[in-house]
Amino acid sequence: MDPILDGLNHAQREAVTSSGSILQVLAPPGSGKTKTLTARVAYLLSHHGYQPQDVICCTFTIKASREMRERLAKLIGEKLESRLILGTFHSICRRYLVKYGYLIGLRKGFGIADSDDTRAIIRRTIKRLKSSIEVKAAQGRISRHKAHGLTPDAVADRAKAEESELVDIYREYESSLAASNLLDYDDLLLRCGDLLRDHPECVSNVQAVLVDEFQDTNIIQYELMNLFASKNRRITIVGDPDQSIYGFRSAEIQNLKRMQRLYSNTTVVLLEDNYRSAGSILNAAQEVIEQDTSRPAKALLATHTFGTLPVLRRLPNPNAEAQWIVLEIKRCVAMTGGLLRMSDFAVLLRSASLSTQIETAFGRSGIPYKMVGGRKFFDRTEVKILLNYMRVVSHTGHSDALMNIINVPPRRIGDETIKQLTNGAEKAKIPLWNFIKDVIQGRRSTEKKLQKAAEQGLCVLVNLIEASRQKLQECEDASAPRVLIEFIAERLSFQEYLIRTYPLDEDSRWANVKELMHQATEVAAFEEEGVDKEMDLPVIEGVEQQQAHSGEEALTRFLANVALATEITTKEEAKEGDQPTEKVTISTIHAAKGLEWPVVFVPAVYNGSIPHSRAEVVEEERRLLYVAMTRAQALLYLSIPIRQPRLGEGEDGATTLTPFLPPKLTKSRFRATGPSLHEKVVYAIADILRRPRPSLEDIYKGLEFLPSTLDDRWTPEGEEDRSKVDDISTSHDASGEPNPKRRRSDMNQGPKSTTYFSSTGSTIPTTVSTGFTSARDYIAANPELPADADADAAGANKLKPLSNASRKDGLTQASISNFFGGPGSLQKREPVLPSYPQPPSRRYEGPISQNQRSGARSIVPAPLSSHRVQPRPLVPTRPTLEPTDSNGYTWLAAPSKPTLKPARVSMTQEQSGNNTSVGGTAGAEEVKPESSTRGFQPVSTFHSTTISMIQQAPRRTLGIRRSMNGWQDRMKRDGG
DNA sequence: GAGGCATTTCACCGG
DNA sequence: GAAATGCCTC
Repeated sequence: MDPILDGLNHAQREAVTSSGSILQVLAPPGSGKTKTLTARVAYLLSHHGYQPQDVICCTFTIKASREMRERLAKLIGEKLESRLILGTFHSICRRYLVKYGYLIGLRKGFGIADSDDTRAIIRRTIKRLKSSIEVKAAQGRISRHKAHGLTPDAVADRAKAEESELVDIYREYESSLAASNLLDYDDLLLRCGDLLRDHPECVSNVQAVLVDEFQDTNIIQYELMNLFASKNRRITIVGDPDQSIYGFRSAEIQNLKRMQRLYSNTTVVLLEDNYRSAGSILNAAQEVIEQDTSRPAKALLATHTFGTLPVLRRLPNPNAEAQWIVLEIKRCVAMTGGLLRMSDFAVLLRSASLSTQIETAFGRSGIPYKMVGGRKFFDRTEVKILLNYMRVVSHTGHSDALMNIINVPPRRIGDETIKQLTNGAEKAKIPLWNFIKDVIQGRRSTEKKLQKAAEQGLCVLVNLIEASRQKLQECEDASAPRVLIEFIAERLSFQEYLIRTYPLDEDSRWANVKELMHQATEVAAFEEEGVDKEMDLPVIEGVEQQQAHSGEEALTRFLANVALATEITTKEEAKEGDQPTEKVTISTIHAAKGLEWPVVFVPAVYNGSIPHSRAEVVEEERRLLYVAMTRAQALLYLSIPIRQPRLGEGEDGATTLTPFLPPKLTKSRFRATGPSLHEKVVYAIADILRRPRPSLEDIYKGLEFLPSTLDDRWTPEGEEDRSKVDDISTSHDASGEPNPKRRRSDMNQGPKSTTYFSSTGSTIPTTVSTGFTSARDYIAANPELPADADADAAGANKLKPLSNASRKDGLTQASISNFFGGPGSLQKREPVLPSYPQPPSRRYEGPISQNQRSGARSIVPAPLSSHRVQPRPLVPTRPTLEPTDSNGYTWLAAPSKPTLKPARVSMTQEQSGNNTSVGGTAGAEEVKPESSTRGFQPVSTFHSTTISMIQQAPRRTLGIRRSMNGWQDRMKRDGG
């Protein structure tokens, strides 16, 4: 059979092979949309005989186009693939404008104004016009007008007086762009539309047009699609109106209908099978989206098993929410026996700003993560500086870029000087750059004489730029971008500048610069490979293309790609030493579109966050939630802090659940706490992910680090027993967070055990560092590692064994196995594991879990609070290995006995938490576990050590939080 | 004293 | 990270 159709289901094949010339493929999440579109491209080439250069394929992001290229290279070979006209609308338009822009009077060498430039220009005009409109608002409105093809005059005609202010700004903005020969994002599309309308011959070769993510196109893009296809009218679009989340960028869902109206011969194919998510997740997501009654009903059929119900978790506050995510990730990793790794988790946020608490919690507990959709690589200051230099070199008319670097690094050119220069340039009606040059070369002068120092600084700048331009002229190939970056960085002594300016993270900043160079190099390599200039447009007879100096062209192309980059090119990977990136992803929901993860967390599902308080269209917010939920393959967690100090609605910051999750839905489709991860659940996860089921042995191995096998640190209602400590919530931030959990007051009140990372400890790094990461990974991969300092740092939740006197430091591997009876005992234990029927009571056993939160905060009983104790290893008390239970469970850890004296125990904790110096003796440890089972919950079973149990006992009796906090604070201050 | 530099403060959808 | 304020140099 045709290899192109391999692995496609019936509906997908129908779409791929459809003979309809106008085809709409409606593809819900996880239905194989990209696969289908890719196959369609391949099919058109091979079965219809189209030449690749006659096929235009538009994607929404650069990443999507890259992925598509990769897939196509496999299907049809790189040779054909490289000749396709494939890219984002913006990049395709840019290509056409570079080649044919002269036909509509576009000046050669135009630059692209990115949104920072745009904002800067608008800010300036607003200031000049003394308008009261907010910069961002003006930017958005202007862009919206442009996206609808409305010129300032058109807006003026139809708008009332109150718009006149905006119209003025809009006008000025447009002339500023024109003066600098810049096009903003909207212009790229608009001008290309103008071009193709006036000169359709430019696309007369086009046989077929394909558009991905069609629901995100705006009117102009829709028109462009039609213009591209004007000759032969063969269009395939793929999209899903339910995933339209770019209305704020003027995306128009109605384009689907509009297209059907325009082309009466439109064929519509529905893909309904979902290959991504568990049935339970789809059901929940489906119910969310179906609340929108205006939307045409569409099926979403699960191909996977039902799986376990998604979770809707209530937590006391955002901090606890972040800690809970940490705990759940650890629990999932531990209880699935290697099935899930860090890279299988994603935290999807409505707003990037919600990430801070989560990042802090991750950092503190050693969970490696990468941020996506936050600050983009190209937006980092140090990168931006170099890019702006290059933009000036490439296009001296780029006054905004010039303004950004005119005094960076500082060269004594201050506000006053800049004012003189910009005013002068404006009066002379010449670009800022030319004016500056004239001034320092004595051909012109400013109204007020410039300071000597400033003048000298300008000289230096002009010389640098001129030298760079010279360099560029000499460089006639694709290496130009890299050559320039190196040249400029060198001449600026950029590294020294970074060291001076950012002493704290100079190395990571310099690493970003290296990464930028690396990317420039890659672009060069990429372009040289396809000697044929894959990016070039096909030559059309009778229409002349403009040619440019190839070094310049390489540079402008590089800069354009940067400007148009919508996604984050992952950074930091450049650093060596980074291990295979096993990281949790933190992303905005918007940036997560099209992606999937085995486990997805969606925090902050409260009113005001989703729907966002400033959202204009509620339906879009609902779709956003739908998109987030449908990213999950096997496990989906939604959560809400019941209080959110600043943003909550109530006076005490109480939040209300998003209206998209009405009670009826949450009751039937969600559970209130994380699922118990017994083997059936684990196997279902494995099956959904199409991964091998882990062995019980593997599952078992992970448990040893686990504080609790259940999501039970907070009550399902999201409460923590705060009665005794009211400052808990505020105490965690900087220090460690862990507030001691005092959850059920009857139980664990004591210190947690802790230890591990350190917030305070001097020996352990406090900040997130690769050390953490690596240790953590190591542990994750090697649960049996000795618990040494690294392990602690990594946040493993293991208790340190209290020591017998001989062992000072933690368990060794041997000791762990001994502890559990050695490897040989494994078999015996197996049955024990995740056992199901859940043990009757599951209380949070606390101590260990505390660790995660913070080691630092150990609680010391008041009497001891004045002195610090050195950490001692806990001596593992002997656990009972034999199954003690009638149901066949073996408790790995003995339940704690009340025997212990609280004071001692807590001392232990403290020690471990603080790493301070005195040696204590481990005395308490003598407790005997055997008696353990009674009275304790099975949960504890999974605790790795008996110790935890021991500690438990004390907790109950401790009620001194306040003093402890005081102590902690002091610790923080002194030692931090 | 003007202008430049350093420090502090506030706020922040989304691409 | 940008605006606002205060300190230092020419």
